[in-house]
Amino acid sequence: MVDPLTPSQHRQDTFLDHHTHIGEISESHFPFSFDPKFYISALLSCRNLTQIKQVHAQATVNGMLQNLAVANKLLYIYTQYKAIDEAYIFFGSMRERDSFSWSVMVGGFEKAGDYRNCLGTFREVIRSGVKPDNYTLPFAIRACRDTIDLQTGRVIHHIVHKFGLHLDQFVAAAIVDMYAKCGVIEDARLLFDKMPKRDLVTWTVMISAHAECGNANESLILFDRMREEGVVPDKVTMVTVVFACAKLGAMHKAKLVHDYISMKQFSLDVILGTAMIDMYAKCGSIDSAREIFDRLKEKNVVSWSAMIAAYGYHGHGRKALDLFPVMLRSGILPNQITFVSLLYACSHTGLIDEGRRIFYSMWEDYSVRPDVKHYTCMVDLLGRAGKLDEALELIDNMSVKKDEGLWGALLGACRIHGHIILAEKAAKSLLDLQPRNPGHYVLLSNIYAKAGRWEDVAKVRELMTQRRLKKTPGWTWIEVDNKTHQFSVGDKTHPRSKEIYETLKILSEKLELVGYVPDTNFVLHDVDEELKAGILYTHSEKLAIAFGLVGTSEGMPIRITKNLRICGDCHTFSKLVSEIARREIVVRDANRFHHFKEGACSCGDYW
DNA sequence: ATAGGGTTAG
Repeated sequence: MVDPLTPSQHRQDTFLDHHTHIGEISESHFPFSFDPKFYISALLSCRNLTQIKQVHAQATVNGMLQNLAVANKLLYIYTQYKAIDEAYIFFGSMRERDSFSWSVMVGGFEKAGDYRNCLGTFREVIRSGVKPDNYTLPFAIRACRDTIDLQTGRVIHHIVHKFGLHLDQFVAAAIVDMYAKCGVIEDARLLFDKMPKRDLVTWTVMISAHAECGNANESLILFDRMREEGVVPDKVTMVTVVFACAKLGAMHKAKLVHDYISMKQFSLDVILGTAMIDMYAKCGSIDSAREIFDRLKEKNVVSWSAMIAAYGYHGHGRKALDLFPVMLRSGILPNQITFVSLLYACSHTGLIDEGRRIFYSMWEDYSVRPDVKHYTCMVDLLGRAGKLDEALELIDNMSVKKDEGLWGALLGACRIHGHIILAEKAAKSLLDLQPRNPGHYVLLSNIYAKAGRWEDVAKVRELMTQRRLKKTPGWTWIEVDNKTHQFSVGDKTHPRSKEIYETLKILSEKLELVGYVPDTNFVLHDVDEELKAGILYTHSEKLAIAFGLVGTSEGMPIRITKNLRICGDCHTFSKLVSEIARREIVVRDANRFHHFKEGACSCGDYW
């Protein structure tokens, strides 16, 4: 509502004091100025909502709101201050509206997060026959992005064509972004490729989208192409490129990007710095991550959580937990993600009592409500420790919705401890939730296999065949001399395949001498039966380690990136190799790292 | 007169 100030009150109010400089310009008119410029300047110099309302009242009294320029400015200022109710009431009272007024109103709703009304107002624009302009469109498109409303997004894209509107950089970038965030990256890319030229924001949107959907390689290719076309990246672009490197887990690329950032002298703000912490950690170097962390002048809850998580997934649980009180002392409050990171750190290192304590204190002491992710960490923590009953009790008593991650954690624990009955319960829930995920079938069949229940193994495999599900083979990457090499189970495509298998053979012989017995339970049924006999000793990560021994320079750690869970056999294998070859081996297994050094693993073999 | 893209878990 408009502030019910009387004119007489108004004239003596702060408004006068704050705008004496304006008064000087048009002194003779004040306070009954009829110069629109006067009111526009007054609106621009408002510093809070009260002042805006005062100018509003003044303009009303002097009849200046009939002037569209003044009215539009007032509307705009209201939306700038997110006073969306005031804006809308005023908008409703306007006798005359042009496309500017409509744009501002649509944009105001979007800025305030009122997407319903944003799109509602946009529909009114269309219905009232006003041609939506290139200012209105991006707002409406962003509302679709933010609500992941692909259907409406497509309709608006269509409208652009139907009205024969010019697809300028702003509109096109908004549509590309909308498609990408709605998960149809192909459509985003199609439009992106059709654009005659793309500005920095459009490039950034596309780079970020590819990394987000798991094609980080393409992100880096686009980054190069962007620069070839003469577009100069800014800090936001660099954040998305750093994000892509983190996804890729490629240390070589990470260093190149870091060098580029230093060369171009981008300052490390919280966001870029935090992205770099994450990048180094996910590329296997926890030390470089910490270095960046220490250099950051400003740290927010995201930076702290990223560092805590990094220690956690590198198997340094204690360091992760020690960081928490330091964070609190610096005045940062933890959020849900901080607690996921802390609990995850506990589960990777086997800190059971600490985990329990944190889990119960998060709500009690920090008013952060545990969600399914926190329960999942606890199930993982308790389950790995063999406390399957306690894990199940937690699941049975929880009030938040159970998801596949939760059952997956329980199933994983059952696999380690050979708990068939519970495994079946977990697997059933999983298959109910995701009947088309082949991974669940493989896990269940592995559990049956370990228990020697071959007829059940056959049944699960039969079910997979029936449902036409195929396990996609896992890949392992290793960086050697700044090049990435890729291996799959039983792989023979690598040019140095012969050397690799020879090294593997020598290694196996040496390992057998120190008592290594390959554990074949873990490898069953990951690939077709006919391959089974041949793959027992040739997991993708074993191939990568062997290649690391053949290819890397002496003394360098062997860094390996996997996209699946490292199996028990490969874990044992890596430990022993690190001892007999006297080389550090870093393995990224899905989302945790194992540092093997002198026959031991950073996770303390609690995994 | 008006406009955009970025960080942590799983």
